[in-house]
Amino acid sequence: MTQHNASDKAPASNFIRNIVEEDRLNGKWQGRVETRFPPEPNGYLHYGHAKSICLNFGLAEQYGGTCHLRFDDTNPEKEEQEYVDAIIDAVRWLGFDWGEHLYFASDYFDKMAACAESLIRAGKAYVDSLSAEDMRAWRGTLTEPGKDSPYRTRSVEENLDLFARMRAGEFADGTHVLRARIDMASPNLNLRDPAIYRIRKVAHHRAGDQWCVYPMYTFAHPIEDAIENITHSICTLEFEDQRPFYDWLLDALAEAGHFPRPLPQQIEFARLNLTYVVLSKRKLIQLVDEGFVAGWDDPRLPTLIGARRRGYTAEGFRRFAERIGVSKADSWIDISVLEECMREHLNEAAERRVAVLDPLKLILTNYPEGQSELCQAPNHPLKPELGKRDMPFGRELWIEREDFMEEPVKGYHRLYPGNMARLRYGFVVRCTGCEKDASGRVTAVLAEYLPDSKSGTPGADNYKVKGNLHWVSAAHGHPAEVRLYDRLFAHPHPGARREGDAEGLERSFLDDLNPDSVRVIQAWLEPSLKDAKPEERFQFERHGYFVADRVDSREGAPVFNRAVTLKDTWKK
RNA sequence: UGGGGAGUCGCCAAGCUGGUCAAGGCACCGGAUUUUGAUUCCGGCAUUCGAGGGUUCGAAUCCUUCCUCCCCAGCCA
Repeated sequence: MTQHNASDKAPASNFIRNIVEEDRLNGKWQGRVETRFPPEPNGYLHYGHAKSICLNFGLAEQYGGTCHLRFDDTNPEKEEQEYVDAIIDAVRWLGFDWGEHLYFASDYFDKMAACAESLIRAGKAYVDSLSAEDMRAWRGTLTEPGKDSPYRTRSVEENLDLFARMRAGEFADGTHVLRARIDMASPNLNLRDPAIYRIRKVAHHRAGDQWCVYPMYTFAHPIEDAIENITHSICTLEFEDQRPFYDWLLDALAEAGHFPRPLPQQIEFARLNLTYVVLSKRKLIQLVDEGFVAGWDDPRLPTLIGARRRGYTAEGFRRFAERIGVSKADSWIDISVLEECMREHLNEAAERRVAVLDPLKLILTNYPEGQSELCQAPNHPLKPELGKRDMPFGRELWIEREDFMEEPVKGYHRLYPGNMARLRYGFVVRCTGCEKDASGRVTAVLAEYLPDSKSGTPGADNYKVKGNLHWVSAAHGHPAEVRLYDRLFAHPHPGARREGDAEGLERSFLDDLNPDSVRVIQAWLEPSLKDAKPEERFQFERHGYFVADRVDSREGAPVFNRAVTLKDTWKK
């Protein structure tokens, strides 16, 4: 165990781990731990899913169990193969493996229908012929009980016949629905005879035209868990009210001999809330469809595919999940926690390189024209075994515009007339002045280099300087496009009411879009960066972590995306 | 106003079968190292656990009243 790697530490306790450990202690399920990540293939995975994925796969990993990747594809109107593929890629990218446990709810449709019939036979389900509108009216309200549907007393035979004909396609969409028969007066609305099968004459992305009826999530999910022998079925808090039905259903089915006990157990945790982003499917779709971002993989979007393109790492997400913990309290995690996790991992994983993002010419007036030499720079200060690379040095260099001030502010120790600073891995230079254009803008900085100060030579330490600047040789640098990404929203709670807002004022999350969420610039890269491969990540020294874009980079012409900046405690 | 959840340091979050129990992480503030104003290192950081009352020798942990926030009335998941 090292102190530097959060992922190496013993996992902290949380209420779910406690439940699992107690179950193992008591020998429930013979100590087996089997979880599942059950996305609906109707959209792209986002940061919130990462928490759930890490939780479910992490639990299985920790306790020697397995975690299934299961597609909850019970609504053919919204689901597509495209999403299935994208989700598989995303979970795999996060570093998890489900072995042969890739499942689809749609593969269980026969079994589900059999369960439904069994419920009908037991008098625990009936076909209702109320319209959707009437059903709503008869359901009652939060404070008033509902009323029994006039169809609630149909005989088992009639129900069986009707359900068979629903399956056979004899009825139009919406004309009948199969409901569980529980209690129309229950204070828990989910127990007021919930619908479990509806007629939808729509082709399914996997099952094709085989079915005219499709099971509802509430009915399908417990059965999926039971079929797969899931032990701990972990979901988010909004399903808490559903748990009594989950248990009712599985108990009824176990009674009828469909499943052995002990049955799977549903456990709910608080979903992830993150500042400065939106995670609702509806809002993400709007951002994409209305062109506020360039697509589902836009690096500014909180999708996993976007994070990947941005240069975030799977390890960073895993550290994040461990760091924020799991509980049932609604909480808001500041986006900076995620960013810090990425920094931490990237600091360990990324090799260092040099890039000048806002170039200003530096001319070393005493360095011979046409001459050049090589300087050596370590690829990773924490990992000497990664070796060094050469960087050509010359009379004219690119430095950052902010590394020169004609009239320095207090505490500034970079370049200003009369001051000395080190060109990192190169020489110490003394600033002698600058050149300006007619408007007064600085066009070049002038300096003299100290020939005996070269890094790595015996004289290098003779000069004590505080400033340490990065640079790229003007004669050798490689020009490239670099995208500087920032937060998509400028407000921690996009669209939320602000203090002082007028009574009826409605805000939209779109109003809080950060106008500077991306800046595309032309930068000068050190020569070795020219050959960067797509998805290769680097720290551009003194700037942050960057990745060669996996979509737009070309052989010999990488395009870089900024994942996250370095911390900057220098306050101007 | 029915039901189900939740309230512990700026942000997360252990602890909740009562007795070094106010862990840990992040942030923050010092200080040390440093050819990234980065990293790393060392130190500091809740007499208090939403509020009040009670039980007890002793309560964040038990009882009680109250307050605040979240979820539920899809033939969505």
